[in-house]
Amino acid sequence: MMKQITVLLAEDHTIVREGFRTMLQLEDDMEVVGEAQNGREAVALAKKLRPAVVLMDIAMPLLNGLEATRQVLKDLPATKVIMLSAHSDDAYVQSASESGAVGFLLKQTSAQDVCRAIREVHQGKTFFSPSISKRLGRLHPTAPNRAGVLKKKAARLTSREMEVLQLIAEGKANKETASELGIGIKTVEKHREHLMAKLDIHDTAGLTRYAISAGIIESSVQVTIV
Amino acid sequence: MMKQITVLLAEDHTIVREGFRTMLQLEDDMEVVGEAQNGREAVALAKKLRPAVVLMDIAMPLLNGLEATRQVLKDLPATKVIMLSAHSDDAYVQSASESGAVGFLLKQTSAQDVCRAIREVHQGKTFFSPSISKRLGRLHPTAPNRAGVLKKKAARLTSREMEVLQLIAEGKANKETASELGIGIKTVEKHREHLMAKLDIHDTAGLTRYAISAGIIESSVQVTIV
DNA sequence: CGCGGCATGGGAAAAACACCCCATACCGCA
DNA sequence: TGCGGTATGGGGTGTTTTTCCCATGCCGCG
Repeated sequence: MMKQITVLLAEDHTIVREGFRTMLQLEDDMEVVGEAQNGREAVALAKKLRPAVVLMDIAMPLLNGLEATRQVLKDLPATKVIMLSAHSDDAYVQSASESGAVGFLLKQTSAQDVCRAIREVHQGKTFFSPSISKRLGRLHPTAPNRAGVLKKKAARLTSREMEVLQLIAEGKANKETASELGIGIKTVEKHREHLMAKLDIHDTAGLTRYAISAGIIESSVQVTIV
Repeated sequence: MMKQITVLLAEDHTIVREGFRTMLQLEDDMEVVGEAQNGREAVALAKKLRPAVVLMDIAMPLLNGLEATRQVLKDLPATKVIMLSAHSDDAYVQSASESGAVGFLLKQTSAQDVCRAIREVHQGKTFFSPSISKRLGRLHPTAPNRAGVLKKKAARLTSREMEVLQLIAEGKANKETASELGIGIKTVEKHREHLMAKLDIHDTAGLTRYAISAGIIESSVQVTIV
């Protein structure tokens, strides 16, 4: 019998996640061992299940895919994380790479590519969506591009602050954030204070706009509403 | 043999679309007869294939799902369109309904609900994601009406409320907003109350995200997010 | 003409937040 | 080995927000 590649799915849209699972079940060399609906659950399940590969959506509630990847790899550095995104922004690819992801797939790619990506990263290779790896070449020469600029400000934030920022921008009250993270309210308030001081933004609306423009969360899909 | 419900998939993310197809293929009373990667293709394929049901993503390149729905129904008014969206803003639901869609599914819903929705609308009923119909109230769960079904909690804001919303999203405190508009603080608070009630959003961060996604303000340097 | 929606206000209480003070503990790095 | 950064907490005080109650005046529409 062929050795199974254990896979953890981390994707907040249930329909999409179920589609993934259904498709991957058709492959006989891989097995979906768990599913997470948000970043925090992804980290918890990864530590518990120790999958070989994690398919990680970049935009998830509670904890985004980048931060979740960092936290997973901190404990389980052998885990292969493939980042999923609807967008191919250089900034995203760059950030994904820096967070330790060894693959980056656009949602425009096919199921076949997903399976290929899983097998490749499982063998220690990297895998990027064709359209991305094409651009990646001219990215690497230490280009201080927009990604670098965005990162510079964002990089000042500790990962904990990043988490709190995301939850604030998602509309969570400090009390909710505290119970979500399993810490005290006063600590959340402290992180909030630091965020405001570091970013020099002193209102919730501003923090939310910052989180959106920094790509930590998405506002909504932009549609022409008639 | 059971009569097949012909389905057209309109969704730009290939992975997601393939997931849908794989899942729907497991159901023996429905058949995917076509797939579109963007709004224009959706309109063209609908006219050519005349499916009973169209699963239409609201956010697609070239032509968004709302406009595509209008164009399809203009030629083929018997077609049942189910709108798919990652977000449940009242404005989206409203717009979807006005465009003629008879179903609205969040991507957070399960595959089971997708199949249910397809069967329901095929029988002339309407189908909304549980969380949405919960908000809209229990007016006519099976209303066949096609035009302006959901007049009720229309998230229609008065111009004054729009002004206040903008200032909130810009980070103004109520006191600032009041002096800005030359009115009392209590009045600003009142508008804020109305906004929260109408939009069913109960935190500043949420109002800010709504303002951004509705195009009322911009999030400084908006990167991508198409 | 009345009725409903809109805009304008007041009052009050509870909750949340902002901004200060403080402390302990861990960890990496010079 | 100590210093700085990070994460975690507690206290206190004042401001702000949220959510109720209430009222008045205007305007359009049936």
